[in-house]
Order: sequence, then structure tokens, then C-alpha cells
Amino acid sequence: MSASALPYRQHNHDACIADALADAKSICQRHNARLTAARERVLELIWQSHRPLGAYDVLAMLARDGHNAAPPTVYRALDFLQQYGLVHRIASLNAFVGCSHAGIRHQGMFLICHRCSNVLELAAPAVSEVIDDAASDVRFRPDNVTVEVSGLCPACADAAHE
Amino acid sequence: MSASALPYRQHNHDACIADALADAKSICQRHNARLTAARERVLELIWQSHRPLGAYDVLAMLARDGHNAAPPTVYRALDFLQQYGLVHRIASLNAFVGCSHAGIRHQGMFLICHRCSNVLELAAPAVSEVIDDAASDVRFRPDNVTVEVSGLCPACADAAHE
DNA sequence: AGGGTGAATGTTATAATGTTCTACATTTGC
DNA sequence: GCAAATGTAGAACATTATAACATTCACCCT
Repeated sequence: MSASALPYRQHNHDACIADALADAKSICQRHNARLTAARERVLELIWQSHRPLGAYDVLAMLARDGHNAAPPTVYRALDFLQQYGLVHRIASLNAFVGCSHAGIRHQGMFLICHRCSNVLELAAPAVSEVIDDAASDVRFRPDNVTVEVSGLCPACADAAHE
Repeated sequence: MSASALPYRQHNHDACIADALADAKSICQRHNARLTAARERVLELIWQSHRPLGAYDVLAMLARDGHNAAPPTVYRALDFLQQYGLVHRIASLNAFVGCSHAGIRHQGMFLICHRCSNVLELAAPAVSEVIDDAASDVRFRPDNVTVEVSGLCPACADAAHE
């Protein structure tokens, strides 16, 4: 992984993975849901990459582990993780990212850098609000809102006009 | 097609298809782009259905015409139509809809009814604005914004709690 | 008109992705 | 310890998207 491919806001990556896993454990415990080894490993892989990962990327990584997984294993793990809000699915990429606000009620907005592939998840309640307003203007009852912004992250924008 | 599957805001469907095709022609002319028979036919099919259509749905309809098309034909036509803003891709459905504001600079927001499958495209400049603000707060430079809301359209909401 | 040029299309095959099904193992609650 | 619930594995299937290359077509130039 090249330096420019790292998350643009530098951070202690190991710590962030550890935090995510610890959060996941406590959330699952609270819901009497079982964070099995396979599920935990998938979540860990997703956080390690720190970028959107397709189901088959995860599959390949599991294979590299020596873990002989099949597609359903991955999809089920992803479904589970999604259900408890531990990962989000990015529709425009058919891929998954770890949720930065697991456990907190939120409506995510995703900023996806098309140069380094990093994804930043914002809570942005103002965005949700405006969207809800626009929908209710035409008497539409929203159920699930997808907001995905692709563009350039600050680091890549700087790098680009060097 | 059942009555409940029709676009919820009743309208003269033939006229709307005709308008869309006429718009398309003039837009292509203005850009020296060729709206060939295949491309025009694909656009027409999409408008006829008036709901999100997968590439393979289009393919099947072309086959019904007696037109012996293969996947690349459809994908190429769709790419072309997208390029000139004549159709939009709905990422969360892997499908395409006709653009209601072709030729006008806009940032669409899609309201997708998961009961009748109809899609309403709103211009919603307020939404774009808030999203841009949120992005620039973290110094992210947006390029392409996807806003897709799935839920219940007024007609289906009424029908549901009858 | 004839011929060259590049865009558009056709054709075939295949890659990549996502879902479903059945059988079997493991865990859990009683 | 036993039955029920849940989780796992592997294969088959379905869907979506591309690659590579041949062919046709529209247009421009002389």
C-alpha cells in the first residue's frame, strides 16, 4: 500500500481497528448477537483496508488467511454486520466500509475519494433534514436514504495541483 | 402493466416519451453527437417503462423487437445517453431512468418507491447546497453526488394504509 | 463518384459480482 | 444430554459488466 493510498487524515490505524472491534463486541453483547470468529474477521479486514471492499475482496483476503470461505459466508457476515450498523454498504461501488459511528443513531453521508479510494463518513444531520423536507414537499415517505459523494479528498486535491 | 404500477402523478405518457425524444434529438444536435437508431430505441424503451430498467431488461426488450442485440450494445447506448445527461443511473438499483431535466444543469435527487418502483427525480438545489457545504467543511471537493431515497410514494402510502 | 477515416455496431466469449439452496456442524436453552 | 435454533460449507445459479476483434456505416476530402 503506497503512502498516498493511506487515509488522508493520518491516524493510528491499529488503534482504530482495535476500537472498532471493541465497539462491535459491546454492541453485539448488548443485542445478544454473536460476533462469531468469521464475522469478527470480516469486520477486521474491512477496517484494516479502511476503504470500500467488495464482497469478493473480502473473500480473497479470507482465502489468503488460509480460511477456506465461500461467498455465502462473506455475504452472511456482511449482512449481519450491516444489520447491527457495524458496516455500511456503498451502493455506488457495490462495496462495504466500516461504520465510524456504530451504535449511534445516524444517517450517514459518504465522501469517497476517487483517487485514493478512502471513504469518510459524516453524520451531517443537516443533510438528512433537507432531504426529508424535499421529500415531504412531494408527499414522499422516505425509508432509506443514500448519500454518496465522490470527489477528491484534501490530500489528493493538494497532490493533484502540485 | 397494472394501474397501480403507473406513475403516480398521472400524465399523458405518449406525450412525455415524445417530448423526451425530441429533447434528446435537439441536445445531441447541439453537441454534434449522433443519436443513432439503437441509442434512440434504448432511450425510448426507458421512457416507455418510466421506471428504473436494468441493462438486461433493456436487452430483453430489444430482443422482443427482433433486434438481435448483445450486452455491449446496450451498455454502450446507456453510456452514451448518460454522457449527454439523457438518462441517469440509479446506483442503488443498478438500473437506469430517463432524465426529466435533460439539458438543464442540475443535480438530481431520486425518490424511489419500493412498492410501485416509480422514480421521481427532483432538482432540489437546497439539497445540493447543504451537501456541498458539509463536504467543504472537511475540505472535500465533490465531483459527483448520488442522492437516492427509497420509500413510499403518496399513492402507495395511501393504498397501504387502506 | 471513389476511397479513406474514424465512429458506431455486431459477435463471441468471459470476467466479476451477487444470490439461493441443501446438507451438515455447532451452539444454546432447557 | 437432547431438541431446537443458529451458523457454516460448498455448489449451482443468476445477474451485471467487459474485453477483444471483426464489420458496417456516415462523413469528409479530393
